[in-house]
Amino acid sequence: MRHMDEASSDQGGRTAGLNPGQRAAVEHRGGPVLVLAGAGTGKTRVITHRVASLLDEGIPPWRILAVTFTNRAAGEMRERIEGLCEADHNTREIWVGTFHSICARILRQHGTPVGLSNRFSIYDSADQQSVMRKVLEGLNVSPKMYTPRGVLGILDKAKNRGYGPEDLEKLDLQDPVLSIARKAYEAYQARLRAADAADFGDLLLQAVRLLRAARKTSTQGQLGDLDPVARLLTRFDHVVVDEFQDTNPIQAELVDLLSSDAELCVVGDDDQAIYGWRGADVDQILLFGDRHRGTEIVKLEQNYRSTTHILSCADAVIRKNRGRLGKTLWSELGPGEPVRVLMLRDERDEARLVANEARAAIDEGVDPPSIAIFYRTHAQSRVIEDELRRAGISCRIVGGVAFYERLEVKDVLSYLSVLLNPHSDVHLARVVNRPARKIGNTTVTRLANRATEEGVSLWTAMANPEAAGLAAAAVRRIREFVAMIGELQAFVDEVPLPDLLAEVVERTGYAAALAVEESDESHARLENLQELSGNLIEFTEERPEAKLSDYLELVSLVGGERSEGDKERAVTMMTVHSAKGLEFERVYLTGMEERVFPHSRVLDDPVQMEEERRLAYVAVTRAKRHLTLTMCQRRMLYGQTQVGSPSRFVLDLPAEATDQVGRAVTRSPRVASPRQAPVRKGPAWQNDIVYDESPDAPFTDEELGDAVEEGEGVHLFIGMHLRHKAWGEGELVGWHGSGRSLKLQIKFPGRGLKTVVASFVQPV
DNA sequence: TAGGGTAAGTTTTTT
DNA sequence: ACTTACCCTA
Repeated sequence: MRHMDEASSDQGGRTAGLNPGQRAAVEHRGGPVLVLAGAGTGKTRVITHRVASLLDEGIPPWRILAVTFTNRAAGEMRERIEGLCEADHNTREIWVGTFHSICARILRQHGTPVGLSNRFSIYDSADQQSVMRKVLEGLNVSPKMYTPRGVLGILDKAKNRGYGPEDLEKLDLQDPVLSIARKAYEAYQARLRAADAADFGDLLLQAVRLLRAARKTSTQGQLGDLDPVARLLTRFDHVVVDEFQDTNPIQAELVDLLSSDAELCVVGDDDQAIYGWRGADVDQILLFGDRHRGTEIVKLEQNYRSTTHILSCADAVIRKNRGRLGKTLWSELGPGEPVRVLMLRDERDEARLVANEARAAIDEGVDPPSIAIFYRTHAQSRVIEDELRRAGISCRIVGGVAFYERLEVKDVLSYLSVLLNPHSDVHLARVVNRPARKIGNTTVTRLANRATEEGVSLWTAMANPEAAGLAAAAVRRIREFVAMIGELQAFVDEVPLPDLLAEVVERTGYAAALAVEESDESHARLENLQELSGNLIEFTEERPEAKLSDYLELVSLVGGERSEGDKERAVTMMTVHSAKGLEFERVYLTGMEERVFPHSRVLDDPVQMEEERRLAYVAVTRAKRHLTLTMCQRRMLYGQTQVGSPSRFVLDLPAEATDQVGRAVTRSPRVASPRQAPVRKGPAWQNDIVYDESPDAPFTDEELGDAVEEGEGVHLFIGMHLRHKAWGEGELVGWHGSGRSLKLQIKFPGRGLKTVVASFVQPV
């Protein structure tokens, strides 16, 4: 394929090897195009070829904008464009990015009118919550009725539609909530402004505000050409938007503004709309033609990715939705092997099955990165990760409890944020007493109150600690802290980033505090900081010119990805949402049970259920040749074992395209629990399924042997007697965790069952 | 003030 | 199950 592309580019054409629909989408000029592209029909190919051919026609690269939803997709698009025509054009000047990264870029340069400096901080949802918590405390409302999460949900909804506090009544809210939400919205924004910070919603909303204002003045003929923001309105000749079905109203407005003077090409698939909960509206795609006169619509239905068995499964799932535009995918790749459906005993066995199969495939020479494991929610990933490790397989986990979310990593990154923008209260408050330097709650609260009174940031208040009425000792400590930050700030943009990190870890005493602790946990934390350092070195090598602000932006917008083992030889684990837009030779779709996928929260909402079905469709259509669906008879969920029944999506699959196998899997060694939960029989799934229902006999001695753990030189075993300072002597009935976080369940006569940290008891 | 223990809430999905 | 939030004590 690549060869063909190169050959055609020599001839100046970009359409050789494209089918007629793809060619139409690539070549259409003179008006808006809407490309309805089914899964695997060559969407990215169309976009990249279109961009390449625009460049060939002499459009300057900086007059082209390509927008995607995820950074992963943006990276891939840039790479493929470069692959097509790096030799001929300066592809680096093309604007390629996610909605959020493009807005961040605009705001860094032009954000002053909306109160953002070029070094503003981006707040993630934890940051948002801590700001909102303070706002709600200030408003004196019932913390039960108005949780930070809940109110932020309202704000998010508003921002997704482009509403400020004054527009809040356009959401249908009843009055006590409406007026409180409005007050909270205003106070929240005031705090963000004082902190020189923007949350995800603000990135879009504030950028759109700037552009709205610029358009107003430029249509009034004032200063139009002088205003750099107004120039953005007419900067682009061509705008391309990927995954248009997942656009929310504010994003659509942004697209309209930036394409005021441009030809617009949007690509999407209504069957893959999976972000309704984020304010995306499938109708955007249906309305596109109305909003943009003379829209040419191109449908792409030939799938180049999957075998027909996989496609017929996908079709069987999506066919049950109503209100589709309606496409039927076809493929010339032949039937391939049937889609496998496996019923396992529990999530442990499910994970083990996947790990074992992956192991076998890799041993046969399959390239690990061509294998992917999907799940509906992150919570399902842990067991699979464990089993992969046990099988000696490296894995890459996209998203989830990200690396950057870890306590020590967040601390150090907060230090870095503070160096760049000390007014960011959330970050400053996080690190002021970390490691412990005797600046406690009382001190910080006094300073924070002072700051709120004055309407300034915490940092500003720290410049004058006496004014907050602090004791002499506290004043001195604050002064020392401020001075230390000042010293560190001098390094910013003066020394290489990895060195800056090293200075921070040293001078703040962070490393020393961890080193002194000498526990398993502190060692792990130090290791994580090492990993962060490695991460930063890698980043610096890739982008030598990058500054601290670039790194922090990457961290906050790209989010985490955790790797275990060799990155190059790793299988990928991710949620189905993250899998959108990707494809893999071999896919395992796990947890195909009712209440898991579809998720329990959507069971009684037909609209959300349709979205869930689209999500299943997305999952199935990621696979090129091998697709395996797994489900469990029972699963530990929310701390309790639940009996699972097969997902309705599994039951929809056509028998002729699937191979449904019941499968017995040996019991994995596990820690004995005092009482086995009574196991009910899994529901007979389909009549022709036979699975080995090994009776849940009590654990044998051998199995119990596995359940004995070393703890600090002591052999723990069920039934042993232990002494606790306060509770006296008791009998060990179980435990969980290990090392420092080893918790023991002990039955104390007359006191009942207690869970205690292992270091608090002694063997008798 | 810090550290530990207990109670309570929490989980859908992402930028 | 697991994490965070608050309360209590040293």
